[in-house]
Amino acid sequence: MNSHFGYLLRVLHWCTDQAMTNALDAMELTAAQGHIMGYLAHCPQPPCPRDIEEKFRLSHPTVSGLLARLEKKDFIRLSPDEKDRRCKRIHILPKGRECLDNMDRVIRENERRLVEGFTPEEQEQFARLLNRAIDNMGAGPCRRPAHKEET
Amino acid sequence: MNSHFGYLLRVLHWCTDQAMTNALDAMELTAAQGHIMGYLAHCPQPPCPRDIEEKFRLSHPTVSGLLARLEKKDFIRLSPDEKDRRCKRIHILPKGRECLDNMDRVIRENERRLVEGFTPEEQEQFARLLNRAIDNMGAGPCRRPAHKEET
DNA sequence: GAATATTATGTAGCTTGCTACACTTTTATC
DNA sequence: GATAAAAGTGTAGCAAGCTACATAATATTC
Repeated sequence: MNSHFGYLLRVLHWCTDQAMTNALDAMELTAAQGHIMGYLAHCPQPPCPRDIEEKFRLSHPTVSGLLARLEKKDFIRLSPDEKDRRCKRIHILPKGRECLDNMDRVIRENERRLVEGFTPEEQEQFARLLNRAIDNMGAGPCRRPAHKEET
Repeated sequence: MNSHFGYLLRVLHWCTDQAMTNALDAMELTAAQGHIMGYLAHCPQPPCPRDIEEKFRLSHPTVSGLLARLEKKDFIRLSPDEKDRRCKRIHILPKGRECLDNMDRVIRENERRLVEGFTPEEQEQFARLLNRAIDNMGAGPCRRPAHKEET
């Protein structure tokens, strides 16, 4: 019995996503939007869309769409960077800031529930195995080829 | 460090999906379509869409869409069941059958790669932890409340 | 057997993911 | 300084996931 990890991951990812969706429903956020808000909350400086792409390994059109919907709902505001007018800075608006504590609570609660009944050692082992599996499967859409030539 | 399993799962699921997408590209299949073809191959009888919903915990409109695209590409054919005309039976067409060996190979290769470097014990542990996490998070869209009353 | 409930599927409309292509602004090169 | 390359976004169009509502066929109940 060793050939169904893809299946288990599919199902588990789906479960966690659903749980987040349900928990965030009350504050008009989807799971994906919630994860982004959580990330924004912990950024010292207003990041730009490119940072989100890297953090979550999403393509830039995906990030565009998510941010556009968050902006439309007044959770954030995008404004061009002064120094580099290619970049946009993502600012949290009051409505966004209001929900952050709640967000964090929801995320923590879901993390707790996921590994409920796991010993601390099992939790560490789980994280280790997940990280090794991620390394095995290699990177993502992550462009950023910027390796100079290596003949 | 114990609060990022949702994130790890998101990324890992994404990685496995990408790997499948790339590997299946040559045979005009997406990852989701490939998983369905793999399932069909191992069904003793032609299943109906409902069975796919349960197996992969997908909603029925999602399955509808997947099957419609597979049918349009002549991998499968849907025909109404004789006995119960609500149900449709999913038959594999020659074009679909051709790619099955290849499909299985691709899926096995990806499973192998995912747990590359894992000892057999680690593989078992990984599967056990994933299953426990799934149990913790509870079921899916899975309707099927059809438990009679249990007062 | 007629009325009702259940089951399997279809359709509309949304979010989230992708690739491919285009545009603008910097940066690097000559 | 002009030209070319690189970087950050935008847009179009598709796949795949969802919910909510509708429809057709079967099962149940009276």
